[in-house]
Amino acid sequence: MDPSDTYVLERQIGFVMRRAVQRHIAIFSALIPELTPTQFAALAKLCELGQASQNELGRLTSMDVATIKGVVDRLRARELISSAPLQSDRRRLMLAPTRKGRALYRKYAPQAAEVTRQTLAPLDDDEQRQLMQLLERLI
Amino acid sequence: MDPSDTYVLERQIGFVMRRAVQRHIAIFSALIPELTPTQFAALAKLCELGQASQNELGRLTSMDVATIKGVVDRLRARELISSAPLQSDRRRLMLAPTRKGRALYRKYAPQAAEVTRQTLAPLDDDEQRQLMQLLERLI
DNA sequence: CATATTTCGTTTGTGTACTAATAGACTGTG
DNA sequence: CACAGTCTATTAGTACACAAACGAAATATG
Repeated sequence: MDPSDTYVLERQIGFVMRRAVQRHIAIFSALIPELTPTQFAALAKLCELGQASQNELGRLTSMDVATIKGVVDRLRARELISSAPLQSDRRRLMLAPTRKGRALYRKYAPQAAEVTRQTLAPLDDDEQRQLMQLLERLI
Repeated sequence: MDPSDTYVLERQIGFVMRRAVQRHIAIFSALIPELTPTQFAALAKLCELGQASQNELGRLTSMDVATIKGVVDRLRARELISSAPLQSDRRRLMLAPTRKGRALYRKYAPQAAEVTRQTLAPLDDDEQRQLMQLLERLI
């Protein structure tokens, strides 16, 4: 049997999601050129929490330990977050946003919401809600 | 105003899609450990076409020129595809699947369709169609 | 108390993914 | 024909993303 009877690339959920993510990232970097989506996610979550350990921040933003380390390194290099080992548990690296980091978060939070609006713009309100709910059930 | 009134990470389409893609990739690599989703997409499209230039293959699989080069290099290193400059247009690098590449495609095409099924398993048939159609309209 | 297990962070290696710059080859128009 | 613009592929650089393995520190259990 011809394999393309069972498999058509364009009909695979992975392919469609990859393309949708590509478009989303393009919109994001047009509206928020200073940060990547991942960096913004980490900064935003840290601002929301006030402080967190690196591991904790990784879990809450769905980033691998190796990934969150790289993201944290880059945010720290730009002085958007600070880090210090915790006295009560010397394994943990406690992170907190700097004044500069909080300012950047406040500056871009509305833009980040706008990224979602523009990404979902081809859909009406009902369809947007449907899409979000269906995607959440995939996780 | 508190930025978290306008922005909640978990409600952003980018965050939700990133997590859905993570789950999808986990399912893919469990069912098809020999190839990445990107590599399989390139190999599948090339098998479907019979042959194509590197650029063409990149466009049809939605991969950047730099990305498709890396993917092609790795597939060629494993002798799943072959490449040769085209006489009639020496800029172009014509690609074709090898016998080994076609065999691997035939072997995994049903598995690749199964990846989509498992990824979409939390949804019923109607919801699966809805999700695919909504995502396609985002592109 | 001692040791087995778990947790946290780091490092290494591989694989997307994009930008920007470059060089070579082709094409269209003056 | 000349040459400006376009197309193709490559390279270098940055940034996720995950697996695997490691050491140090904390915790649990006997």
